[in-house]
Amino acid sequence: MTKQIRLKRRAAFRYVFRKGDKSGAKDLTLLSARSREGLKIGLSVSKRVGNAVARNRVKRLLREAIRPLESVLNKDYMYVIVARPSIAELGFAEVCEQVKLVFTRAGKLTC
RNA sequence: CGAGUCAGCCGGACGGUCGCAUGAAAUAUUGAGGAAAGUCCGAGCAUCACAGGGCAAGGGUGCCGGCCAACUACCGGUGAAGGCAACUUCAAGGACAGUGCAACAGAAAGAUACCGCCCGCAUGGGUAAGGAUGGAAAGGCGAGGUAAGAGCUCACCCACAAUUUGGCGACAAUGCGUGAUGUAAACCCCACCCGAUGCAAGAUCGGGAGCACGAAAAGCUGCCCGCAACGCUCCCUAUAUCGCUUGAGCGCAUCAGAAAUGCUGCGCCUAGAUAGAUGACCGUCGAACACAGAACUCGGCUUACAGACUGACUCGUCAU
RNA sequence: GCGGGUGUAGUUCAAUGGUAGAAUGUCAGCCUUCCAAGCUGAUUGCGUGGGUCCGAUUCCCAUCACCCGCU
Repeated sequence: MTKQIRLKRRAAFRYVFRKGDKSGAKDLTLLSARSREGLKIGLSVSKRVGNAVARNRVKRLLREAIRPLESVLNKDYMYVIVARPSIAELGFAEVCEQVKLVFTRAGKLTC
């Protein structure tokens, strides 16, 4: 996940939360909305997930899980992945599985 | 062998592939902690136009000496409390400067007399031994003494304490003498210290508004004094650049010191992100699984913590 | 990151260092053919750990949880 494709602005997050389409899995939710600037991905991990160490770990696992999917995602959308508290107990393989599942359900994989 | 006290130290290591930050770039370099945490203290730094003084209010500290940039921290000592001991803990000045409080109980809570005892016996006077309450009751206990009693006198003890001696000092020893409680983490008194706000400070760049030639406004807790210039003040967007990492820095050694700490020499450069960087997979080691993630930077304090290691000391039991 | 505040009954709030109280809730009884209302009684406690004090919800220190502001 390079800097160019990260979603940064608070306003952009607000837009996605308000307008985006939701699709869920057991431990995370995907929101997607049309983007004018190409592919953008943001992560949202609230304090309910755990302390700073746990939250950082969740964000790293999500980034690592998204990395191989970047080339096959639909480039016209902005995405926000919201983590639920239960995700903190999962390992890397399970996170990967859920991320793939949630993008498939949303129909945003191009191949 | 058992039970315990104190101190120190570590906080996975090595290798491979992919990925992230730094960087002009590279097959290169570096890349979270002992607590980065809590934000409880102390500083640097910055702004409040500049440099100050006095009074008030508010807050903090409070045995002594040392150490430090500074501190309420740290080191050593004194005293008190706890423990058989090693050792641990302590906001530890002042209660004849003043004011207050001491519920209930009890006659009475620093002021006296309910029951009682004695003289007298209508009134009155002298007492505080005994009684009951309470956390605390007029220093304790015994003897002498007396009308009954009383430190009234005496022996022993308790508290305060003149003087002398020792110590830089807190204080310790001595003990002429004295005998009206506790509470200052109640108000307070005394001594010393403290301007406010925090890097979201603030600077540069960009945009806008107001006042204006000698006055007003404003100028960072209140009051008084004092001080100045011509441009000043305010707002907004935004985080683009700076602040942003070489620092009261770290490691080793010598020396001084009882220690905290300091001097000198040599070596080292050791995160700097800005939606916020350390991860994934695999192999080896017996196992690595704790608490936990830098956000301007340091010195402390407090709290959390799997497991591993080292040293010193105390008590008990057994054997020699 | 910086600053500020609050913790008391199941709930909402009081209380000068001296037995923690009110409303409401819950339970039991009375009343009623039954329910509601009413009446009587009971029930449930100071976030946690230390210290000062004869005695602490109150004073002091530490800690935990929650809330608010700046962005």
